[in-house]
Amino acid sequence: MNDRKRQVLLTAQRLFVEKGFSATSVQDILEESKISKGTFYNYFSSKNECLLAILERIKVETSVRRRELLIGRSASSKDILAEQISIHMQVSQEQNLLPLFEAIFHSGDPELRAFVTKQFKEELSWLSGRIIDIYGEEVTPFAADCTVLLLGMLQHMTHIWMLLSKGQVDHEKLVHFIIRRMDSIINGMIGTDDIFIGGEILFNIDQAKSEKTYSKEQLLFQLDGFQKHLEGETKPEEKQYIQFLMDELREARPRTFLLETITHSFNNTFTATPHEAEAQEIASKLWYYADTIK
Amino acid sequence: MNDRKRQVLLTAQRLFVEKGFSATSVQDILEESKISKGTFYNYFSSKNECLLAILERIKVETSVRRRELLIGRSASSKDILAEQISIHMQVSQEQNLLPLFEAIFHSGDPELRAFVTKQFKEELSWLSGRIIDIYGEEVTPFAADCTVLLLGMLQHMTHIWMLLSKGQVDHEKLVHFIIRRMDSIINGMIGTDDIFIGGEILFNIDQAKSEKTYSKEQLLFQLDGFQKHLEGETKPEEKQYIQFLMDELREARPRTFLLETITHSFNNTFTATPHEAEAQEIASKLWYYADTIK
DNA sequence: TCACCTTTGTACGCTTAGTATAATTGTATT
DNA sequence: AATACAATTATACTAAGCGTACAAAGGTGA
Repeated sequence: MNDRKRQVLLTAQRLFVEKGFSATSVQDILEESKISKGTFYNYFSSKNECLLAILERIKVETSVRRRELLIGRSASSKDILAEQISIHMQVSQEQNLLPLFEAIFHSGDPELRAFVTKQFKEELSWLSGRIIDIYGEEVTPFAADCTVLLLGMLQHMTHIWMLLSKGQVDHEKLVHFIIRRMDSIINGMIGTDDIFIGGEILFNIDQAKSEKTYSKEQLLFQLDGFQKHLEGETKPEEKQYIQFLMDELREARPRTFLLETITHSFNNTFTATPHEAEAQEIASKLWYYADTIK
Repeated sequence: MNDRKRQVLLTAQRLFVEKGFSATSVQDILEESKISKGTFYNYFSSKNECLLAILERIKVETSVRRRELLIGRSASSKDILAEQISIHMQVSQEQNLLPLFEAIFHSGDPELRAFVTKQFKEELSWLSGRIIDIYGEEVTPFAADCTVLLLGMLQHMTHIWMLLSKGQVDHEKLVHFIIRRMDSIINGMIGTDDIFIGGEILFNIDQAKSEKTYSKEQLLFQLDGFQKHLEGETKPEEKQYIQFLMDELREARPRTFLLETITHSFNNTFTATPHEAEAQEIASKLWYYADTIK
C-alpha cells in the first residue's frame, strides 16, 4: 500500500466519521486530500471500495495491537481483555463506525455485505475465544451468547453516551463496567443453563476465518519490496529481522513460533516511524500465515 | 391523515425495510404505491419527511398498543413488560428499523437528527420507568444504566440473529431471555453500587417529553372531522364515545381519568375496522393531552 | 533519451432528489 | 346540472453525485 493512498484513506475515514458515509461526496474527499478524481478511481474502484479499505485497515491495526498486548502476559487477565476491547474503539473512533458498518451493510451490494458480515463474525469469534480464556472452559456453551450481549451493551452504552452528553466516552472505564455486568450474567446463565443462540453458530464462523490466506510468495515479495523501500536510512537490526523472516519463510517447514516472535520484534522496531503502517500490514499477514500452517 | 397517504406510508416502510433507506428511490415508492411524483411531494416535502412520518406512525401505534396491554393488569408483571417490549419490535419489524434510525441520524439534517434523538429519549424514559415499576423504587439510581444495557442486548441479539440464521427472531422468547439477564445485572449493580451513566440524564429527557402537546381546539377539530368521516355506517355507541369525549373536552377542567378510560373504549371499538389507524392516532393525542393537564 | 507508470483535468453519461406547471380528474356546494 | 375548488397526474426541468473515458502533463528508472 502506497503512502499517498494511505493518506487518502485516513482523510476519507475522518470525513466519513465527521459527516457520515453518504453525506460525504467523493468530491469532498478529493478536495480534502488534494488529489484528482482520476487518482481516486485509480486507488479505489468506487466509493464503497474506499470504505472497504478503511475497514480493512482498521481491522489490521486492531488485530496487530491486540496481539501486541498479549505478549508475555496472561491471557486470562480481565484487565488485558478490557484493554484489547478498548483498542478496537480507539482505532475506529467508535462513535461513528457502527453507522459506517450499517451503511455498507444496507447498501444493496452483496459483496460489501459479505465483507462486513465476515469481519463481524471474526470479531465475534475472537471475543468468544477470549471469554473462554478468562471464564474457563465450562462457559464454552454460553460463550457465543455472552459475546453478543457484551458487544451489544458496549455499543449501545457508547451510542447513548454520545447522544446525551456529547463528551468523549471513557472507553476503558466503560469496558470494565460492562465486564462486571458480564460476571453477573455468566453466573446467572450457568446457574440456570439458559442459552439463546448457542455455540453452534461459531462453527461456520471459524471456517470463514481461514478463508483469507496469503501465499509464501506473496509474503516474500512484500518483504522484499519493504526492504528495498527502506534503502540506507535503516538501523542494521531492522534489516536483520527482515532477512531472518525471509530466510525462515523459504524453509520447507517454517517454524511458526519463530515467525511469531520475530514478527513481533520486527513490528515493534517500526513503531513511531514513518514505516509503522506498512510494517503493521506485513506483520498482520505474517501472523495470518503462521496461523494457517500451524 | 388521509387513507391514501397512509397506504403510501406503509408501502414506503415496506420498501425501506426490504431494500434499505438510501437504496429505495422515490421512484420505487411511486411505482409500488401507484401514485405520481406530484402526489408524493404533496404528502411529504421530501424523502426524509416520508421516513419521519413512518417513524411517527410506528411510535403512535406502539404507544397505543402498549397502553392497551396495561389496562386492568399489574404494572409490575415481567410478562407484561416483555409483551410491551416485543410490541415495538413487531410494529417496526425490528430487523431493519435500527438502520433506518441510523440512516436518518447521520443524514446531516439537524432537524431529523433532533427528531430521532427525541424518540430515542422517550423510549429510554418509558422503559426506565417500567423497570422501576418492576424491580422497585430501590433500583431508581440504576434504572438508566439498566435500560441502556437492556436495549443494547436486545438490539444486538436481534441483529446477530438475523445476520447468522436468516430466520425470524422469536421476539417474545428473546425478550424473556434478556429480562433474565437483567435480573442478574440488577442484583450485581445493587450489590456493588456500580453506576456508569447514572440517572440524572433522565431529567432533560422528561422535559423533552412534554414538548409535544396538543390544544383542546385541535383535538375537538379532529374528533369532529372523524365523526363526519364515519357518516351513517356507524354503530350508535361509536358516536356516543366521540360525543362524550368532545363534551368532556369542552369542560373547563376535563376529568382526566374519564378521558383516559373512554379513550380506551373508543379506541377499542375501532380495532379491526378500516378506521383503526385514525382512531389510534386520535387516542394517542388524547392520552398525550390528558397527561399534560394532569 | 526512451519507455512506462502515475497523476491531472475535463468532459461526459447516468441516476436520483426535488421543483414547476399545465392539464385532468374528483368532489362538494349551490 | 353547473360551478368552484382541491387533489392528482404527467412531464419537463435543474442540480448534484457517482462513475467512465481519455488526452495531456509529470515523474522515474534503465
